[in-house]
Amino acid sequence: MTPHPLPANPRARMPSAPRVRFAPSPTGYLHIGGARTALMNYLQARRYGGTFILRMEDTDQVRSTPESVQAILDGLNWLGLEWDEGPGKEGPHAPYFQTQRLDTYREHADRLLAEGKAFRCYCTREELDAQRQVAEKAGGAFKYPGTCRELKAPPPGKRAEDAVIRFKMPSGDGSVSFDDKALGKITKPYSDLDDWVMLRADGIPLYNYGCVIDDHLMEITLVARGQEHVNSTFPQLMLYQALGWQPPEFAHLPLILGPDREKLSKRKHPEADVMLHKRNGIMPEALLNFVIRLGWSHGNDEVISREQMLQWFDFSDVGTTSGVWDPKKLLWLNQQWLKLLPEATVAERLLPFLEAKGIQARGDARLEPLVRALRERSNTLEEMATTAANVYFRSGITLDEKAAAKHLTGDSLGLLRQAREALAALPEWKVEPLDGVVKTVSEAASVGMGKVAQPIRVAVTGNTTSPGIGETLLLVGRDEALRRIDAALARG
RNA sequence: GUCCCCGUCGUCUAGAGGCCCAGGACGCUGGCCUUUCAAGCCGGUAACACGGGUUCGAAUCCCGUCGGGGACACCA
Repeated sequence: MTPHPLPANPRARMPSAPRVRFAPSPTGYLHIGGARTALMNYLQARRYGGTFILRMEDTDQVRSTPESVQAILDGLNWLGLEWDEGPGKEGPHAPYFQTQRLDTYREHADRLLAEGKAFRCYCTREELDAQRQVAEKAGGAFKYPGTCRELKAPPPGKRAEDAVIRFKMPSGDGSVSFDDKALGKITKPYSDLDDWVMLRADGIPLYNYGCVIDDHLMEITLVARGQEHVNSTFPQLMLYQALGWQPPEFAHLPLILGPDREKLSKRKHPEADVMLHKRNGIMPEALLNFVIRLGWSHGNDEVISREQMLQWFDFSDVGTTSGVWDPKKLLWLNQQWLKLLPEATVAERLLPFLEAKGIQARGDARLEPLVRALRERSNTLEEMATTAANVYFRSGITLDEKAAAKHLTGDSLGLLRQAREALAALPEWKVEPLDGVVKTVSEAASVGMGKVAQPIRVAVTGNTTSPGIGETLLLVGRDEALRRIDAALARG
């Protein structure tokens, strides 16, 4: 492991190239809030020619799993948030898994111990829990009482190897403060802080400790994370001070709230799962666009591409108020992107959704025209695939009974029969002549075009909504369309 | 309970003392277009939490109240 460098100021060394990181704990899927944090860090790095580091904070022995590591990697990859250093991209500060950096943590803890800036604590969890309960019952928050603070040697019956290492908070009246890029200046008096645990007896670091050691060693210049971490910034700052290190800058991002106005959590909010949206047919462009507008804006711009984000994003424009997840707006944005992206791209992305419905459409000439017709009336790829499969790719259709009752009875059937004959007689199965049939038949019968178009539509698609008749018939194909009309006719 | 942060339409937001009797977007809604549904276009609905200051003038600054959220672990 690298020996710790002397007190250094990373920013002094690389003033213009930011080094930022996303440091998730692999205890589940990629969280939507994490995705936004990752995005903003990514943008910052890319915009200013910096480096985006991915670090796995896998020190939660019970909840961290390799599957979660993979899930997070998959999520970031799907979103296209490429990291420069991290798992799979070993850089100068490897390894990027905290559980592989234990020697480093021990080393710095020993130094702090030797300098009297940390101490071994022999209190058992049971003792601490009991004290905590007493404190809570009294209506206050628990603060470590300093039991082992001045101990020079292990108490009788205890061993140094079994002790945790606590940070020794300076006593006295001071206070810590920092200038948050998003929130402004925040201050906390020493008296609100206590002697927190840095290292467990088994050498696994706790968040506040591992985070500081790694951020410094990895030469992070700006830490951007969720607002739930503002309070942990204070003990971290104390550590920087004790180690004689220059702290990075901080930016605390507003929280993303669920419909119930509470922080989006994996437990209570299914929409917190990035990949759920993928499965639902939301595209990365839309999800990223949606998520960055929560807590950040650029004038009145709503539909924002990655290139524009890259041009516009800055942490100093990040807001301060938490935002509520709005599924309707996500859907709207997704449709915007469905319409903006090249047809070929959307078609390609539609394939797996069709496949899930048992349809192999790769190479099908109708795919792109279908996308062109359907993206005007679909919010998601899933929705588009459902319509495509049910109406255009499968043979036969399911007639909606209500629609049939309204448009496939009495006079309508006569009109449909006339239309069928005109259609069958057409020399060319193309949009204009196809639409022309609706016109000629309706004129001949002196009825509105709807009287002719709707029966055809219901007969051919099974329900009352679809793209224009000509387009629909073209997409369904001559033989299949005539078959469906015949089936409808036979039914009446 | 303590500490921290926050408080503009239902939601996301613009607004950095006069340009604001507050603008955009989603949603909802009326209309146009129209062979249906969409899309598109035009219009409507709806907000500066409250109370004190400061100022010629406050959504914008200060204080208080209330409200919301977050953090208070040998989780991160």
